[in-house]
Amino acid sequence: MNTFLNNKNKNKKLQTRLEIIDAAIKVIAKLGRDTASILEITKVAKVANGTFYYHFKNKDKLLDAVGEKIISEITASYEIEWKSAKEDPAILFANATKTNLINCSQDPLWLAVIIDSFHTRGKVPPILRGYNKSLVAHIEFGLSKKRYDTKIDDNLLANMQSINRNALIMISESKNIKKTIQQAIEAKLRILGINPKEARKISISA
Amino acid sequence: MNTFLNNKNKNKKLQTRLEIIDAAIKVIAKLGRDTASILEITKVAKVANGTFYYHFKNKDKLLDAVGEKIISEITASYEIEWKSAKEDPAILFANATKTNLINCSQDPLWLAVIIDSFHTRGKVPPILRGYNKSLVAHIEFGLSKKRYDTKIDDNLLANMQSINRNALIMISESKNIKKTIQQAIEAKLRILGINPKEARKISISA
DNA sequence: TTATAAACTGAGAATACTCTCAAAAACCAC
DNA sequence: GTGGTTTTTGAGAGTATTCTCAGTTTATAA
Repeated sequence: MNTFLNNKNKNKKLQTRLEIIDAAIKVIAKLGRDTASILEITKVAKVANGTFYYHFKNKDKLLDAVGEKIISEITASYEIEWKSAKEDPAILFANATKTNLINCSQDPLWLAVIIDSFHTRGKVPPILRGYNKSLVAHIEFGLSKKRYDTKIDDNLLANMQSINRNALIMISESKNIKKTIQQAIEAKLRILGINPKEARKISISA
Repeated sequence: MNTFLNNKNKNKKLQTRLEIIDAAIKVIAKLGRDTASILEITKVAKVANGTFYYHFKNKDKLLDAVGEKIISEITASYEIEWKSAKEDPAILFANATKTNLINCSQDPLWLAVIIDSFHTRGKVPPILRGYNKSLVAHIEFGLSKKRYDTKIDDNLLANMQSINRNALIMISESKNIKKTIQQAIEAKLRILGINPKEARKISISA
């Protein structure tokens, strides 16, 4: 009998897979995506080198899995607040930014991996894709209410992302988290075209 | 007789050194700092692998040399405009930003190396150090004239740098250079606390 | 022309990494 | 337990990279 779909088997396989992903997160947090080696990851995961290749075709596939794991944890709560569309878009965006940064900061390992994911040559890393989508939605909403003075383009999105990244780096260096988040919100709102004083007010009360 | 200080010899040595640095710039532009290998660099420079180690202790020293070469080319003209201290700091800063971005864009190879230099784990790469110093001077000048509404800290500097980096990436992808520079200036001024409309005006006329 | 020091060469030692594969172990239905 | 399937193992093939070093070439002072 083919036991391919057998539950216990499936769980065992899944278990090992998850152990490898967790080990990868640890190693990537320490060394970065590029320097992290399969050898080191399997050592941390306490499985044989060959086991890795039973679960993942190659390093790239592993990185995708790591990205998906982290993003699923982080974006979950990001969507919830998105319902109440009558509020001021700027305040909504400020809150979303705050929630997002706090979520990213929950686990120092995630934090390191997320920061690392910002360094890439060329293609957008999987971790950032979902974030970009919500970002565009937020800004479009604000534009539709004439609240911002800007246009959506790659440059704007890149700048928004960079502000996030810089805030995460500050947080990971255990600078004052609250103040860092406030500064990130203020910078984003200012770029969007909220006037400086108001941007500060909103960022402080977020 | 010791000919160590002999000029012709010195020139020959220097020549080879420069050839290696130029080759390194080509290879780094293509592959990035981490992936660029000594082997590939010496192949491009058309010297033996051992020659590299006659000139540089290791890869790190080469990277320093590359950074210094590029930064010296780029910051040279950056300082000149810095004399006329009676002007509006915002306009001065806008012009400096423009000059800087244009300088960085002169050679697509430099551009690639500079962009690459922004990705680092930990320490500030040599290429960016000089830039940071001028940046702080500009902002302090504006603050002293009550022109900006912000405080200087790591976060602010990082955000300024990121805006530059993002602009350089856009330029390297041969997006509209003029518009990209304008957007970078506008974003910087807005973050500094210039109100949105005025920031746009200054950025357009820069 | 010749002696000497500087500059260069490229083979190869040392290391590290990715990925394959045949064999072993673990698991499970019966 | 038995037999068949899934999962794990780790040795090792293949490749790449950094750096060393003994020997060769080149440049030049005398």
